[in-house]
Amino acid sequence: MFDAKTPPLIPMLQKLQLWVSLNEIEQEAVLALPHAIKTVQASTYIVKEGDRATHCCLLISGYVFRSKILVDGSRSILSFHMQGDVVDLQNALLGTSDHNVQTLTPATVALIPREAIIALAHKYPNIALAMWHDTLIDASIFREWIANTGRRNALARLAHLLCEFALRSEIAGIGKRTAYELPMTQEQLGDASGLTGVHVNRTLQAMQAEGLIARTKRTVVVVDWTKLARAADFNADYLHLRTETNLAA
Amino acid sequence: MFDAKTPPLIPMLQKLQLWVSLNEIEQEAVLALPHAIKTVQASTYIVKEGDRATHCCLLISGYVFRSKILVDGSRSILSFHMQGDVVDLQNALLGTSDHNVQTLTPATVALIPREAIIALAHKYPNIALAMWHDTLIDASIFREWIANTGRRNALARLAHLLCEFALRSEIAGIGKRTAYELPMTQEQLGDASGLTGVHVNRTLQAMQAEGLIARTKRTVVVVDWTKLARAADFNADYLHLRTETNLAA
DNA sequence: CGCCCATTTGACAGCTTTCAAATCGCGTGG
DNA sequence: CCACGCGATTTGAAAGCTGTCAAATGGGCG
Repeated sequence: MFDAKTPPLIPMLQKLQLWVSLNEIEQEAVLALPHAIKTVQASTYIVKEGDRATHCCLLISGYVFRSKILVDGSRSILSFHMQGDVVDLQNALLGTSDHNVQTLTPATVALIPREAIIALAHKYPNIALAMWHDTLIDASIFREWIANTGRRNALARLAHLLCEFALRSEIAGIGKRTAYELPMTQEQLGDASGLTGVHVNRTLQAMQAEGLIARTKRTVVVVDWTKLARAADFNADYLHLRTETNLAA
Repeated sequence: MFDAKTPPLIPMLQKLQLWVSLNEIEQEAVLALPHAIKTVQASTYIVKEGDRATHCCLLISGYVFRSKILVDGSRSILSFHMQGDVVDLQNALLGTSDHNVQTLTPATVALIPREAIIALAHKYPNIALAMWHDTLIDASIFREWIANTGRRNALARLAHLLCEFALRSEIAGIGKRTAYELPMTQEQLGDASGLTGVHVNRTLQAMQAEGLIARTKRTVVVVDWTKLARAADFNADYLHLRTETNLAA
């Protein structure tokens, strides 16, 4: 649809059009957003808690996560992101970042100045709505995570995390829900589920013993999706996927 | 500024103007939103998970909370809301509600049709930004809650909840940070912090014994704010209050 | 081949949960 | 004005899930 050297912001445009259809002028406006492409290695910070918000970050390839560090030094992982996700779109409006954004793997990102996002939203209501929509789904996932860590046991928590990552990987086009890459360490899985790395290890083994999943390195194979989803109390509604996608558990 | 019988949506307007200043036309547009005032008793559902999203809810008086019920029957409380909060603004864009909204106390709400919100956002970019901003802060609070239940012990979790409620009550003008009404039961506090009601009870007593708080019925007196905030690892930044408010812990 | 980080494993401690039962608070009815 | 009833708060004792602390094993990379 767009010529030449495939503009880097295409993934962002695709993402936004999942929620709101944009006309040609709007599409071009999105692609014309000023941005800086950056390639960074694993474990590097893209944004730090307390930073003045200056830009949003479109993840072009690789994985990143958002986190908070507590006074006792423990870490809480708030979300994982993959190819095509617009991370920290909130930075466009909130003045200060309330959490870190860090790469999980080597990654390529496009950094978009906050002012450009605001100006775009101002000029094109449809685009504003689409971006707003995107952040609302973000929030929905946060809500599910609150319930996940607050009220589920270790096995269900991890199973839920695996189900979510499975579906999102499939949608992002980097895996199937029954076989995908899980790029984080067990300690990071623990930080994301309110568990310790040690217990994540034992629980993953239990899931394997129960025939829910199989693992090789950082690849997960879901042996029985229905069983896994049931163990996780997983219901994909909170991801607010379009109904056509039909990804119900 | 506006004449006569004080329009019911004034609290919403004030809320939005915390984030973005609106001109007179925009202000009037907000106040002119169609809405239905409803008074409901305690414990009644305003929105149920799975409901088709039809309206947003401005809380005029009373307290409400958002929750999810898991398959095993346990409940997770996702947020508490008080006077002036616009609850479930997300319903304007997301098609289906992914959680319940329920009153904690008798309450008066103004229900605003989703289409009206969208139309307003379409017509007035500034208002759209303000509403977007509001939901972003919502999301920021969710993130803090993930860290809270995921990585803090019982005492810190509750202390954190108390600090947040204290500040928000103060801002809403219904209490002081050192003395305010905490309208929920201990079981509900547990559902909001990933604990059981029984343990909430013991922990609250411990906080009292340590001279952090004092309680009479549902009223909390913060004996030593600094100590409480420290015990909670509380940093108000995530509430994204305007700096003038100067509410740092 | 050696180093370093991630994964495993074991034993034990500990924070929270469970399950009851006892109290308390308070609005209702006699 | 006092008794009754029901939900919320307290309290106890015991079980259990998850955390802690080390140490061993494994795998990838220079």
